[in-house]
Amino acid sequence: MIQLIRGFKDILPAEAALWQHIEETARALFEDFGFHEIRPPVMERTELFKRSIGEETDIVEKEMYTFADRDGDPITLRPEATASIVRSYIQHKLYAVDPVQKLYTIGPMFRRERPQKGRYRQFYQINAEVFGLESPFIDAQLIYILKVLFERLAVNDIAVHLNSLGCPECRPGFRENLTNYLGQRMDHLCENCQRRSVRNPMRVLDCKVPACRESLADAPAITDFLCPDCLRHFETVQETLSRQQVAFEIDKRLVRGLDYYNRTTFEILTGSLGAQNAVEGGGRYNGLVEMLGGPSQPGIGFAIGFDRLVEITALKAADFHRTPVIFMAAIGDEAQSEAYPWAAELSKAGIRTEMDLTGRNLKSLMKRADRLGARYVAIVGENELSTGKMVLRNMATKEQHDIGIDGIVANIRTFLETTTATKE
RNA sequence: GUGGGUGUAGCUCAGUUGGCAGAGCACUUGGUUGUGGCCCAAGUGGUCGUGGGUUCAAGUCCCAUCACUCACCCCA
Repeated sequence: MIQLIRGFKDILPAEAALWQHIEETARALFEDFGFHEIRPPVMERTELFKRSIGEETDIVEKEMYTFADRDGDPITLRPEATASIVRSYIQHKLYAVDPVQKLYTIGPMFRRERPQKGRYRQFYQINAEVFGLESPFIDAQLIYILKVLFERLAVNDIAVHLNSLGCPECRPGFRENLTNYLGQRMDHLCENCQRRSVRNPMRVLDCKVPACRESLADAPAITDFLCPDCLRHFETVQETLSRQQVAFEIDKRLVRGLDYYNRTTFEILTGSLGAQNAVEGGGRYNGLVEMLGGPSQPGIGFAIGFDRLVEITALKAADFHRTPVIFMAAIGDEAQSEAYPWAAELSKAGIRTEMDLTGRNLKSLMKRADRLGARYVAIVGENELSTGKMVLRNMATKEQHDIGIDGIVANIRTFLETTTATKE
């Protein structure tokens, strides 16, 4: 038996129906807000991720699936989607047609981390990216979309965390202040934070070690250092969210793991996923398009962890399992032969039909129809073939009706329409 | 990369001081002519994760290894 690769998994039919529903819900919502789908490839030149995500990040340093292509070019399975979408925006000059692009994509990402609850090496994300808009309203709108999506998917126990990371104007001042502050308390920090204090001081803020959190309780907040433009932007985002009744909390410890973020940053946290409590993360990345060789256009986006979403939705996979409307129970070789095309025609006509082709007795067929949850069983045997009428049994009420075999699709459709009409 | 926990039938799990591999569910068949669910009966199904070792004898004890899982790190 060949095992599947560690951290990878199959999404089996029982669960796939729920995945489809979530995907369809997200697509419909995005389209209603004027977003359009883009589907970048899952592999890119390694250079793209090094430049966008940052060479010094854990993702690039030790988590990417990178290997040499046959011709020796280093290529990488995408660890996230934003870089590819930005590349596509630049490469196809989408900005020339319209600098404002509202895009979404749904698909697999790859990171070679140690698997645990809510974290896999191939995992799925729902991504949304907006280019060309500086307005704080679009920041608020992305969060509003998330709120609506999570409502529609019956996701409870979540909290929207919001912060601003400032911009190249105001962040250096904060960084300096924070570095000084950390320098004074180096002895109270955990080993990791001591290392981070030098390399990436902002990450110290979201350390989970209780002792660190305690000794950093009065750490400087970036929001006290924002330049007038960043402050006004941040305040407008908050005001807009409040006007739209979106609950959120300012989280001055909220920072991003990827280098390209600035200004608005947000995360949706859940209480039901153990340590992997982030079900969504996003924010603004105004310098990224230019950094990757494109025009100076702002950007903002988010990524939802699909696998985590599936785990926390109150929706049940079983409710999305589709059951047959008609189960074709044909008894004997002759009836099987006659009924097979009928079943196919019914399916083609959009009436969900299942037929047992193993040639068993009626009792077994009935049992199987019951297990599949069929609404009606169409019984065809010698009697029916000779009279030209099949028996249609309602599995819930046990009522049986004769249906003419001649013009069967139309007959069944008429029958279904009249019976459901009388019920309503 | 580092720790802890768990590996026995398709699923959930028992398995005593080491002594014939088990249950429930599921599946197949039957309970008299062509009618499902409930009930009853029988049956199919196992390299006890894998490889060594100890022993007359190992699911059980020892060593190694792999997988799963939770957590650290990091992140969605």
